[in-house]
Parts: sequence; structure tokens; C-alpha cells
Amino acid sequence: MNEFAKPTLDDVARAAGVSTATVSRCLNAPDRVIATTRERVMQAIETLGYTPDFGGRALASRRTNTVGAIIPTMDNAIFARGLQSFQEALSRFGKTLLVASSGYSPAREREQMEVMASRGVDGLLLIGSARPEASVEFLRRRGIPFLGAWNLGGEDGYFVGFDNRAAAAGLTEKVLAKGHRRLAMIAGITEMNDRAADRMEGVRAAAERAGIPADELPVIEAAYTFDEGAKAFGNLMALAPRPTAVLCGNDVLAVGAMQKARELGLRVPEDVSITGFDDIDLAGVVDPKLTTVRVPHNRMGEAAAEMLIRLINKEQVERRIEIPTAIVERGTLGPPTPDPAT
Amino acid sequence: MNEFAKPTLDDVARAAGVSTATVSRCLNAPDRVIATTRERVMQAIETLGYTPDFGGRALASRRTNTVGAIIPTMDNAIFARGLQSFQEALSRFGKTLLVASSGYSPAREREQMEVMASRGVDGLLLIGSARPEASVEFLRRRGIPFLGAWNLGGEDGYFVGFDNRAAAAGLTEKVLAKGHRRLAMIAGITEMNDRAADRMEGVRAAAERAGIPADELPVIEAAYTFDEGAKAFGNLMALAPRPTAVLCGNDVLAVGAMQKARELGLRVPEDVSITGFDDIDLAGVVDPKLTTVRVPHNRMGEAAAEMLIRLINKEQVERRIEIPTAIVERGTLGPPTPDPAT
DNA sequence: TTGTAGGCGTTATCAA
DNA sequence: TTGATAACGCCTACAA
Repeated sequence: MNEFAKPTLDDVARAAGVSTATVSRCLNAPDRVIATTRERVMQAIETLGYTPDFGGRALASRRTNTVGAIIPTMDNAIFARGLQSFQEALSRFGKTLLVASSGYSPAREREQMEVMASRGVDGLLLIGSARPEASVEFLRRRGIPFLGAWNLGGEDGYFVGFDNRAAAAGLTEKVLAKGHRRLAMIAGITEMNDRAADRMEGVRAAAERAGIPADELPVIEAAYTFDEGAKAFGNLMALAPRPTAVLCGNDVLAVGAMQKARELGLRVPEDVSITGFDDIDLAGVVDPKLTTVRVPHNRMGEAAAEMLIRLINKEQVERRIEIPTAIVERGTLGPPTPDPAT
Repeated sequence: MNEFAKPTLDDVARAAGVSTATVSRCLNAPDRVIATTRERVMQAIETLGYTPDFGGRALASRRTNTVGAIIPTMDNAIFARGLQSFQEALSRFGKTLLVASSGYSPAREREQMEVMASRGVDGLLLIGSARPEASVEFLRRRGIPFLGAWNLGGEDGYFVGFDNRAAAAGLTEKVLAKGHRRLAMIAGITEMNDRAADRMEGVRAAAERAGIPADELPVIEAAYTFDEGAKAFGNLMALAPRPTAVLCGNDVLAVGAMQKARELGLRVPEDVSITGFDDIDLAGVVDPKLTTVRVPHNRMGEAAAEMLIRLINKEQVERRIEIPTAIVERGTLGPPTPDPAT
């Protein structure tokens, strides 16, 4: 007998002088055990250092108390922040978080889904709604509850997020209200990324409503890095006529753009206005501070956790939970300078 | 009989006309099954859509192919980045990542250890080495391999990280070489945070070597936020004589300090030099750009994964893997302005 | 309120 | 090479 061997329910039961069933009940339904025996059992658990075995528990109860999350990457601050809150909330419900990343690839996401499924996750957090129908079908067939976060999705499915399109449109209207007519956009890569696509559409729609057709609104898609944002901005500034305001699909691109502007000797916002999206830490630190759209990523994570738990427990759930966003006006948006040519 | 019921080994065995043992072998040791029967079995697995049950497998094999990580918070970019690389590397080895956070609290870390242990993780990633001996003992008793990352630890245990003390000392020497004599430091909270403590010691040691005793080097500890950094900086600037260089325990504090400097009308680096640590994105974006210490967090995550896998497989492992750091000289460190009083 | 006992799906040890 | 069969640790009717 190894004194270090992992204690089992049996050991605890013996030590406390009860049956394994009672010990199990103490753990899973304490109120179904009388206080005095419960105390004795807890005491035994304590001294033996017992912790329930996951395999045994999963096997017998058909639940794992594990929730999975497949996100593009934790390297993106917005997902890191959301995931942190998601994990904390989950933890309060006694659930543990399994993390995988897709690197924005639907194929990789699907692989990870299978991993999650074989791990028996009770539920799954996904980002957005842009994925092959087959992936969705896979989860349905497996009976794994899941939801999309960071946007509001389409016809069916559960979502907790915000209306990227409307938020982007709102910001665009603000830009237009300042008097800008020559807009441009640096969008995130929209392929299989509904958040980026929605933001682009939002900008276009608002512009169109103001009488600016799509072909007068140059859009460049750029990967999520400062450098790509800078490069795109450089290209935009080479256009004639030069845009007076550049809307960016996220703060990282916007900051990249700002750096390029400085490099080009363009003052922000005097020579050109720049806006971002997300309101990550960066936004409040650059000079001038970035005008952007605030998204409460931590609230999103929390709400997602609560919704998913409900889904898992088969409780009543509304299909969408909308997280409010807000435009944060700071220093990078100003009125356009009158065209020197006119 | 529900056609959607999850198929079991038994179902496959029956369909293929073999025993469950053979099916199991097909999955775990294919070469111990003759090709023809193996084919038949695989066929059955395919058509039934069988995937092994995690609980059953964990219970019988005593292994989970799951690795845990307990980090302070993903909200800190350095951990988010490291964790992302850690997860990717793990994934290549067929392991899945379970994530928990401690919020820098040893008690909470311990709780999460127990969660991880009861989940049967094959190995565990921890941050640093500052924790109660009881926590370490717990893992030892459970026979769970673990390692500390982001520093190099003490007498025993496995580590992949860097020498925070030496790196901080190196940067301090650089500052001294510029001619500064009146240094000050804004350190991270050092309580139960060896990274912060080591950095503080490094600064102090280097200063002392240069003939500046500890009591002439004011140090304020501040939580990981811009505001706390700003507040601490304000207090430091109120000192007489005023420090000419402020070394910060991390980039977030440094950026907070920079913001306060601007608020106070102090130019950086003309009126006061400021340095950071970590080289997160922020550092390259503020104006002027921050002089700091670059830490390759992603390499750390990768190296940690490889080391942990080795530990799990009981392969030969060296006790410490050191990740090189580098001082990045940018714009916030300059020579001190001659004292107007002298 | 507590105990008995069967079963969850898989692996692993023996034999055959 | 394959097949019985006994664990693995826990949960949960059902009984007492």
C-alpha cells in the first residue's frame, strides 16, 4: 500500500465509516446528507487529500464539467480579454476551460471541434458565425451546445455579441458629420471573418446613405499588424484625391496608420483623420488618443459564459444577447482641412 | 435503439465481428493487429462514426493527454502571447490545454492546482517560482510533472525563463552609463511575484555597485495598470531631489509614467528618462518609443511546451532553459539634464 | 438518511 | 493474433 497513492471514494468511505454512496452525495448533493455525517466525511476527505477522479466521474455521470473555446488567437488582445472573463465566470460555475485556437482558419477550427467533441466538452464557445455549414452540422449531430460570440450571427444559432455593422456605420456617420466626404477604409481581412466583413459593410452603407457610392470609397484589407496597417495607409495616402479620413477595422490597424502618418509628415487629425475599432489599451496611449468604438470584451466573455451554462443546463435562453458598444471620441478625428486646391 | 446514440467500442466490435479488445488495439497499437481484421474494424469505426469516450479512456488508461496552465491572467499581454504559443506547440503533440487563472493569488493558484489534479492533467505549467511550499508538495505527492516559466527559479524544480534580475541590472547599468545618479523605480507588486521582485533586486544591485545605496533609490510598488504607474510617477516627481531616471518594472507602468510626465509638463527624456520591461506592443507605439527589455514570450511558451512534454514522457530534461533577452534602446532614455542648482 | 449493487466505456492482463 | 474478463473510480436507482 503506497501512502501516496491517490485516494479514492472507497478510501474516504472507509475512513469515514460510511458507504461510497454517501461520500458521493456529500460531494454532489450535500443537502441529502445529514450534517453530522457530512462533517465526518468532509473531515476524511480533508485528511486524505481526496479529489474526485475526472475519468470516473465523467464516465458515470456522462458530463465533464468542461467547456471548450476555439478562438482565432489569444495574441489578439480582445480575445485574450474576453477569454479571461469567460474563464473566470466558468470557474464560478465549477466548469473548467479547454482552449484551442484556429488561427482564423475554418479547417483548423473544424479539427479543433473534433478534438473538443472527443473530449466530451459540455459546451463550446466559438467566435462569430462565418464557418462551413458542415462544421455547424457536426456540432448539432453531436448534441454539443455552442454559441458564437463577438457578433450577432444570422438566421439561427445562439449569439452574444454586438452589431459590428451598426457600430461601424455609427462611427462613419460621426466622421461624415464632421464634414468629411473623401473617406477610405483599412479593413481587417474579411475572408471567413464576419466581424471584419460587417464592419466594412457598415462603413460602406453609411457612406452610401450620405451619397458616397462604394467606388468612391477605397478599401484595403490588411492583416492584424501595425505594419500592414501602416502599409495600407501609405497606399491610401498616395491616392488622388487623397482621403481626408481613414476608418480602420480595428485599433491595431489604426495605430499602424498613425505611425505611417507621422512618417509621411501628416498631422492627425489636421491633415488626416483616423479612427479605430475595439478600444484596446493602445487606443488611449497613442498621441493623439484614438477615436474608436468601445467594445466591452470582458462583459462579452461573462455573458457568453452565462449563456452557455444555460444552454448546457437546457434552461430557457434568448437567441441573442446584445452587448452595447459606444463611440469614444478622442483626438484623431477632426474636421477636414479645406482642400487647398479649391 | 436511437440511431444517434453515441456508438461504443462494443458496437464497433459487434459490427466488425471481433472483440472489444481487438478494436481497442486497432486504436492504440495498430501493429499488434493483423492487417485484414484491422481494415474491417476501421471500416466499422468509420461507418458508425465512432469516437472513443474520453471518460472511459481516462479511467482505464490513467492518462488524459491534457496539460494544464495556471497563469495570473490572460489580460496581461505577455502571458496571453506565451500561452498562445504554448497551446500551439501542445496541439502539435496531440495534447489539449486546460486553462485556469490565479489572479496573482497563491491561494487561488492552489485551488486551481487541485482542479487540475482532479482533472488528471498529465502536466502543469505554472508561472514563476513564488508559491507556498505546500503547493509544490501537493503536486509532488500527486506525481504531476510541472514547471515554472518566466523566471529561472531557485534550488530545485524545472524552469524555462530568463534571469529577470540580471536583465534588470543590465538595463540599470545602461541608465547609469548615461550619467544618471538619481534613479528611482516603479516596481510591480513584489508580494508573491518573483518576476517583479527579481527585477527590483536587479535594479538595486546594479545601483549599489555604482555606489548608490538602496536608501537613495526610492522604489514604489504599483499594480499592473496605467493609472497606478502614473500615480507612482507623480509621487516620485514630487521628491527632492527629483530623480532624473525612473526604471519601471514593466511596460504598462512605464507608459503610465509617460502619460503622467506629459501631464506634469515634463519632457521625456530631456527632463526625465523612463524605461520599461517586456517590450509589449505598447512600447513601440508611445511617443517617444520606450526603451525596454525585450522578452521573447512566444519562444518561452514553445520551449515550455517542449520541456513539459519531455517531463511527461520521463525523458532526459535539463533543469533550466534560459531564454535570452535583449535591451532595446529607443527614445525614452537619454542623458540627464545638468542640475540647474549646480 | 443511508447502504447495496449495477453499470458507465475503455484498457490491460492472461490465456487460448 | 485474438478473446475473455477483471479492473479503473464514480454515480444513481432502488432498497432498507
